[in-house]
Amino acid sequence: MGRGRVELKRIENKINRQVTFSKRRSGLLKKAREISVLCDADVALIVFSTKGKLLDYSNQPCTERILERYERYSYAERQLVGDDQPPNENWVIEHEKLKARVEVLQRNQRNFMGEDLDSLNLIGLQSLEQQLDSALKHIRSRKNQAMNESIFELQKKDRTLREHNNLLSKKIKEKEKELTPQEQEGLQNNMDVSSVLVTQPLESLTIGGSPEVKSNEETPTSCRPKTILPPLMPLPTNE
Amino acid sequence: MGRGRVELKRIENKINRQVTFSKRRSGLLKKAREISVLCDADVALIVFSTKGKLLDYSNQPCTERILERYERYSYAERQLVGDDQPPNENWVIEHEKLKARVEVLQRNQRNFMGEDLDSLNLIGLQSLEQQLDSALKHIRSRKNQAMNESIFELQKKDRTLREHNNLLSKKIKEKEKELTPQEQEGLQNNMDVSSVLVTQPLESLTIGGSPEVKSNEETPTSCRPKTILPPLMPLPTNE
DNA sequence: AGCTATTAATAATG
DNA sequence: TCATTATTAATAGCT
Repeated sequence: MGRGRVELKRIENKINRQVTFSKRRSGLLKKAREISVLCDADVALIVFSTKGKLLDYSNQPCTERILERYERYSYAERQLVGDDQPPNENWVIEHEKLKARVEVLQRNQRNFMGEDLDSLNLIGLQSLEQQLDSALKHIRSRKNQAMNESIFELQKKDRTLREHNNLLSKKIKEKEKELTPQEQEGLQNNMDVSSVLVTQPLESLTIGGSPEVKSNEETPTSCRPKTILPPLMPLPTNE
Repeated sequence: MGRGRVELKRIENKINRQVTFSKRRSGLLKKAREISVLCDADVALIVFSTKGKLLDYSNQPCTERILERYERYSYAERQLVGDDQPPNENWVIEHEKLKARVEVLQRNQRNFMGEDLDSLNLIGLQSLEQQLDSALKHIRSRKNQAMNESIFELQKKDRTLREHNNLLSKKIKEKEKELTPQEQEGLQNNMDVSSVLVTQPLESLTIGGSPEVKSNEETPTSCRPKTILPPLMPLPTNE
């Protein structure tokens, strides 16, 4: 996929080799990222250039976590090699693999919550910072979208209610003409009440007029996580 | 490179995801092989699918040596895991519990990375935002601390080198007085070179001078605390 | 699995 | 190193 085909053999020209290495390395990295995102897979990639320079990538905060999981995995596999195990022995191995995975996920989660940061070095910290920063952008964007949707829905509901209200008012006025003065007084009171109930929510629906929404968006949190929900619990989901 | 563009987002359809994973995995593997052959590089690639299946590739013993090192590291831990077998009728149940746990942790992790946000309602989004915001503060604070430590160390080293440099300069000047003009020229050149070598690192030490660490291309990631240079350093190669 | 219409990667070049 | 472009390679959507 360039001008002319390329043979699968070491590029002898040193400059060319270096250039190709650089290009293909970034290509490989991109592919690794893509498969990890698209297919929800954990990937670790380690590349040493001829000169010994190192590039590594992992979708996890920490490449070594994946390596560790790899170690556990291959250890478990090795148990199988040699004597063929009865089916239920596989369960033990599968169980070990799962446990390794849980541990990795747990430590990641702690890091994602800003805990246990001493286990990361500078590079790890920077990588984590970038991931969270980008995540936060997505989340805020999604949150704003959700809020706008909800506001729109409420406004629609409000409009419907007001129309209904108007309809009822008209009917009442029509009735008024047929009533005695005593009866009119009683009905007038009822109308006042219903009118208040329906119109009151309207004021808080104006976009940008509500101080609550605005303050939530612009002032994220104080230093303490003032959590609405218990931090370690699964986040609330849509049904 | 297929019919229609594809966006970088987890493929929700399970079957599609599996198929894409399989295809891209082999593609990635091929690319890894190619760069290792064409550019004479050492490559290790580890891929876990969502289901926990493992694919790994490595072209050189050098890389495997690194992984072996990790194996030794977690050897003790694994031994402990090996022989604790409680009343083992509960295995199936325990296994299911673990699987459920993995699923929860995985979904959390995706959310922490800003993915799969449609599964959260407004309250969940707000809670997540607050958690990440607070986590990011901790991480940045820790990162800055780590950076300052590293800068301090480098400055100290720099100071030592400069002192040494001065000492050498003095010695050279003393020698100069005893030398003929021809010999002086040669020494003057040497001094220039050493001076450059020692002062150059200083420029990159200025605090706050570079706004972004732009690319990880040349910088490895690892978990070791307080290590600026990674434990995954290339072993001496045979060249 | 296997097949194409497409997009993506990249070798050569400036 | 960076940008452009002519080609080949990878692969998404089908069957």
